[in-house]
Amino acid sequence: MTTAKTAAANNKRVDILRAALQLFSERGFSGTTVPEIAVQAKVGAGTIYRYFASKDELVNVLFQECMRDLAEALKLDEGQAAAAVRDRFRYFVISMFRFALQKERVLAFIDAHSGAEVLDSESRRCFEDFLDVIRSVLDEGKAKGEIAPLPSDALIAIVYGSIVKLVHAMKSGKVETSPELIADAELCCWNAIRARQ
Amino acid sequence: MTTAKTAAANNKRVDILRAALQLFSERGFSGTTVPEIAVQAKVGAGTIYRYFASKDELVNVLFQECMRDLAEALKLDEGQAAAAVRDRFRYFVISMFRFALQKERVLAFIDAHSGAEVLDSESRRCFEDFLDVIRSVLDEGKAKGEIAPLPSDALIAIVYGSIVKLVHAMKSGKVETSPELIADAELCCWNAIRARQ
Amino acid sequence: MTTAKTAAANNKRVDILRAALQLFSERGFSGTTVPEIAVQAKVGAGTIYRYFASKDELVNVLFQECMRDLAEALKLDEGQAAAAVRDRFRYFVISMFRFALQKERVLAFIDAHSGAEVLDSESRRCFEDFLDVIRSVLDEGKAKGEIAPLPSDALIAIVYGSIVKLVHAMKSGKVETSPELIADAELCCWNAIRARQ
Amino acid sequence: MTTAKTAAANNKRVDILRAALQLFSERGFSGTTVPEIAVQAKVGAGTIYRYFASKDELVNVLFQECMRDLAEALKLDEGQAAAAVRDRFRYFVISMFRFALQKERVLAFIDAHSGAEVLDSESRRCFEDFLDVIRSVLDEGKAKGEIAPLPSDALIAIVYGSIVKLVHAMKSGKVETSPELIADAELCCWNAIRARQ
DNA sequence: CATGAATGAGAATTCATTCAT
DNA sequence: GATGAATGAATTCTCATTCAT
Repeated sequence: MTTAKTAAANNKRVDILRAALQLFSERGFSGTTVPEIAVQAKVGAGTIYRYFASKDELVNVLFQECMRDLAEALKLDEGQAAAAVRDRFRYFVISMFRFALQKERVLAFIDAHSGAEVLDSESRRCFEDFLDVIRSVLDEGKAKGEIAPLPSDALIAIVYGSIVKLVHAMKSGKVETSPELIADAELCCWNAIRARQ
Repeated sequence: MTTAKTAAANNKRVDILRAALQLFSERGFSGTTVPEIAVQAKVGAGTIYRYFASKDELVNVLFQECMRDLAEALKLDEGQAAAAVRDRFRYFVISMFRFALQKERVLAFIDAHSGAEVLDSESRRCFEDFLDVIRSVLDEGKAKGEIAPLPSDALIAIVYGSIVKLVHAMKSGKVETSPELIADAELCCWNAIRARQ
Repeated sequence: MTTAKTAAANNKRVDILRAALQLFSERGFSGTTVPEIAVQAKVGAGTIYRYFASKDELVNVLFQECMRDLAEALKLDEGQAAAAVRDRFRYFVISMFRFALQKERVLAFIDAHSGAEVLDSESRRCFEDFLDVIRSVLDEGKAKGEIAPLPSDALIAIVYGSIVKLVHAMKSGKVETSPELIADAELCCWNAIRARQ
Repeated sequence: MTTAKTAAANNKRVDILRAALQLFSERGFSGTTVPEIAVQAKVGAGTIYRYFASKDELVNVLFQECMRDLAEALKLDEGQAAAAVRDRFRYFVISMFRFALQKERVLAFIDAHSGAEVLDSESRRCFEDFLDVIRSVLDEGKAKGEIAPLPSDALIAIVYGSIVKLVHAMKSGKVETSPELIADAELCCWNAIRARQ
């Protein structure tokens, strides 16, 4: 009974988060109203406030859950952690694509809100942690001379920017979503940043 | 006299557009209020409505002016139009960087609003025209075997995404803004999409 | 429960309509602000928009409800429908007076807004239907030679104008409101339009 | 020169009053904006404030000028002042019609604004003076037994209401504007209030 | 004098949040 | 717990009035 109840309650929470994710990713935080989220989630407007103290808290919780999911998707197992830079980079990029294509709208939401003023310090930290994961691969690659000696943040911008826009193009149907294209895209990213000669 | 008057009137209009550009690029269209724009532009709130029928019209006029500026910055002269793909690509990317770094916030504004629902069909067309410019270079490069045979929209995503995020990183001070870095970044973009042996 | 809820909801709706009726009849549509209506109705300003999409819709709904009430008050029962023209005219005029004096401000509101630009086609039709009711009595009276052979719209103007201004004088206390005066006034209206010799 | 100037100035003043009369009579005081009056009068918005201290003053000046015109139109010459009640009543009603039909919109404006809150005491007095003129005829008629012994304000309402609505019907084209109809309508008014046997 | 651009107080409307049911 | 009607502060937009030209 308690379990069922909790499950039911969690369902509402999940419904709300899912609805917020869709609407925030489509219209942005400020462009989305709480009643719209309620309608999309098929709950009463007041119910949202049983799970989240405010619209601001909702977006922060959502952002952090999204970042947690993303971090999970990028987590290396023991073997991978010891792999070559090229392999770890490939794993990272491919994982990003898989994650973004599987989890509808998550990357679009993250990207559109990662610089938003509503984000609290915890949310910002989550995003920075994510960047740090990329940075660590790139830094090692630079140290080993496999990656071009540009500032890490520039390399991140190139790779992350490419992935975000590519996923957007795939989602919107402008380019097809195929494993081949993902593989090709990953190679593009690698070629962009690999050391020359 | 007429000239002075016109100049004064244009000044207010320009002040409003400049203020809107700054705030929209920082907080987004929905996250910016008309009084905020008025304060930033140092005009009365009502004055904005003497120049623009509504907040929606303001953002569309701004978007179209930004796209016009960008198109102007990317325009090729006679010699360039006949140049090699590699040179035209370089010209395009470098021009984008120069434009984005010189015109404060324009690219951030364009990127953040290019998919927004407030945009009218004319604004959308302006953005598509811009993409077409890139597409034409890439298509020629693909035809000549100099650029990887991926879908043009995928190539656009990679190049455009890299530039947008790089400019953002430069603007925010995360990476330094130097001609060398721009040249390096351009090479990254080219390496990303060039045909592989 | 549902009944209670509905009743409560209807109460707010009725409160708003009543407040709007009073203020519109006193100050006119344009001379009345929505917050004023809210204060008068003892509801929050936003509540009005839960029941009516806009101030325009509010005035149209109110107008149509008033016209419906008036039409109801003028409805003839079977016996009356077959009565002599003189009797039906008397019934019509007396009913108008009773209605106007009982339903505070309804006639003043209708009269002041029947030509207003805010009225939609449905509202205009309601008013025309009302005039048609009068017209039908007058036309029959003219056909039978009991009423002066003037254009029906002229006769309507005389009778309707007299009633409207008389009711206004009664409401404002300039003339007493007594059954005798109403009977006298009805006779005046009849004498105004009856066929001469 | 001074004369010409004054004439020109008066022209603007007259243009403004004429424009205000038209718009106020069509849309009401609150439903008309000062810029609209300026456009209609073909003057700058600021010019209105050279002739009238405020929108309120404008409507009061206009109302008083209209009442003055109306009083002028109803003024009796020596012979008429001594005429029989029936003749004076006829003169009054016919004069009202002639005035209203000649001076576009004046009666509609007066009627729609005679109870308005914007009117100052002077304007109200003008309107009361006008009613007093009618009242004096009616009172004499009642004293002589030629007019029904109803309260004067009731008789005024009947006659004034009929005239206002008839003029409106004529202006809107619902009934033709002919001397015969005016004569008939005058007879209706008289029959409405004459003493019964 | 005449103008109309500029203004900000105020109007219509929206929406995050509360709370009685 | 869940709801959605109710709210009023905040938002978009209007307009009477001013004032530099």
